[in-house]
Amino acid sequence: MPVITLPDGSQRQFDAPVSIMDVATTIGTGLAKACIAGRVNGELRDACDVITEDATLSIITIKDADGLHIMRHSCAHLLGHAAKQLFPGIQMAIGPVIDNGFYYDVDYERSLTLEDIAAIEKRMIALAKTNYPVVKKVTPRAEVERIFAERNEAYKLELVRDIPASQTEINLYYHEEYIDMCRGPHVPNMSFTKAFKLTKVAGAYWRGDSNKKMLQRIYGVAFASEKELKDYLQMMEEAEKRDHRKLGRQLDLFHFHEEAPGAVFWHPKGWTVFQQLISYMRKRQEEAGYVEVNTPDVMDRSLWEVSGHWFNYRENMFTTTTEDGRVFALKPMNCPGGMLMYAQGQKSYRDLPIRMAEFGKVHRYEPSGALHGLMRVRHFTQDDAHIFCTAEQMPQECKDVVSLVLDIYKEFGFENIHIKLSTRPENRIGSDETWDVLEASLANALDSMGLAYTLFPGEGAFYGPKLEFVLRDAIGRDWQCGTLQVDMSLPDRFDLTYVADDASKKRPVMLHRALFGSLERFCGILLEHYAGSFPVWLAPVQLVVLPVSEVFDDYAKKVVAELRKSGYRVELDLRNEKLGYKIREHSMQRVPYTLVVGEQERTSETVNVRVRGGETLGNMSLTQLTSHLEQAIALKGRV
RNA sequence: GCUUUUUUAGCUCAGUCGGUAGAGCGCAUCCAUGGUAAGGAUGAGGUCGCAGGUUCGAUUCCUGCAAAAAGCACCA
Repeated sequence: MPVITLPDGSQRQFDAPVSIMDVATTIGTGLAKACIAGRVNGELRDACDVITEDATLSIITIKDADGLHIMRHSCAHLLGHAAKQLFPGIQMAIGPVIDNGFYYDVDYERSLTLEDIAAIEKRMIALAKTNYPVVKKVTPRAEVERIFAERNEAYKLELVRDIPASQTEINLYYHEEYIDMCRGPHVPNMSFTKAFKLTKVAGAYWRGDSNKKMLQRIYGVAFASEKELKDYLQMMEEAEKRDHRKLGRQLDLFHFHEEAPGAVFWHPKGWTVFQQLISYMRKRQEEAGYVEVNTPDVMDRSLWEVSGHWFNYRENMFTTTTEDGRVFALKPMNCPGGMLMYAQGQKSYRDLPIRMAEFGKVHRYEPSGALHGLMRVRHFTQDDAHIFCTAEQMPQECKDVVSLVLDIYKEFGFENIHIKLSTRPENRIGSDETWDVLEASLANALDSMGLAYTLFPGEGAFYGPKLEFVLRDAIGRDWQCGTLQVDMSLPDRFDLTYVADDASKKRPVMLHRALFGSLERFCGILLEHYAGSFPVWLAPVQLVVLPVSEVFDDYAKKVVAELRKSGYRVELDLRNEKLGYKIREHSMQRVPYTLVVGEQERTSETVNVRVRGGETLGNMSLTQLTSHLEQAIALKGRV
């Protein structure tokens, strides 16, 4: 006689065990039709699952995030259903839900083409149209093994065998003749899986292991309604126009060359942005009590052996052997140089903390497949710093770094910054006790500031745990930008010391930190973030002066000279073109201000100011203009 | 590095079922001296990514290499 408590607090009593669908039906036929699954005492269950005892229940529909998630998961099964019909020999591996959709990893005798994918999608649509019911059968594991063996599903068999022996029964979901295994829940029928699209196919290793076979991963997106699907696809199309590689070419910022894969050729305009970022960071660091240094780019192999990089990353390092047989490496990190910098001379506890910044260019032989525009290159500039402090000072230094990086990101208009905490990896140096202390100090820094973060066990650096500040590109890919790492191993390896107040020699703790991370990557992220329209303070060209005809060239030159004298980045466009033509071109180049000068302006000693986007501010004297610019620059683009 | 795909003018792209190539934009010159997103005319510009092979003949077919794109793996 179960009593079911609904989310609104109302209760319903039943004479006998009831399924979730039964309960939905008693509430209303509309809800029954919309019912995808249920949350029973907080746990997600299939609509067909039976409730035998008193419970709380909420009915899940497509409007719930859970409902959408379940529908996407069922789309993966539908993909299996269609793929098996069209390509009977295909073997299904795993088909999970991802952001905005799902994928299924499959193994097939040949590569699937885009035509094959289109055919599978077409069959999926046809199958979904029949609204066939999905039947769940809780099946003994021996039976499950028999079924998958019979169907030649080697990957499913491997998955079954990995399920702990204590679990004697497994959920099978029958999509007509197609059978898939899943923890569930799934949609009760195919009336829910309508708004989807298969988007691409690419390789993916079985179980994410590069030593294992490469399967084919079919990606799809799915939404609650056709409209949402359409909106999403349109949004992605728009986002692709913000691709920094495309904008870099269009705005003449940088280029790449076949002879130097993964290396940036910065054009004057791109380099201007880059330099602006460095000056900005330099100023912020000075204010935060940092000093700046510079260490060598090429150093002897022995240094990298001491630091541990040689053993961990030797194959990813650029090296050079000199005439006399000495092996040098181009620095892949700044820290070993920083260690030598600290070790030079004697340090007292009175000197600590030492916050030593370096805009160092590092070189890493990244795998060819990892290269990606400015986001992942082989030669990049870090806004690196190493903070040497006492163990007591370390927690506060961590907090200071975190608040500095977040404050800086805010100035660029990044609101949702994803923070990751990566802890001890398998390959590491240092004792477990040390790792305990270091991991706790990073976690404490975040907790004490009330910041949310995601834990990534085993993803830390070999010398210490790390915080990562992750920003997202135009089409939703995440990139690590800022980072904070605490390290007690390298100071040990390099035998760093300071003289304590009792005259004993003590070991400092070291923090590695970068705020932009890679200047190259940060430029790429910013380009996509601003869709190419840099705020005035960063814009490579801040103003362009356009004389209406060549009669006014001299006045235009005078305006340019004065603005340049005031420190602005101004261009003069004297080309023999119509005004409208030039306006169009500079608009497309995202120049924040165009200044038109003609008869009226020359007479009144003004300029006619047009703002990026089309608004005209009317005639202004240069004094009025510069005070307007000063304000805009101080705002850093935030309104 | 792995899987798939791509590579033709400065850029975006067409094209040749094997007979050495086109467009638009841009660029140059000239005309027009113009007031807030494209004025007009003329012209220049390509060893069709690189190297082999097949062929009377390869930009086109095949092989290898390089780079790029998507994803996987990697990311100190």
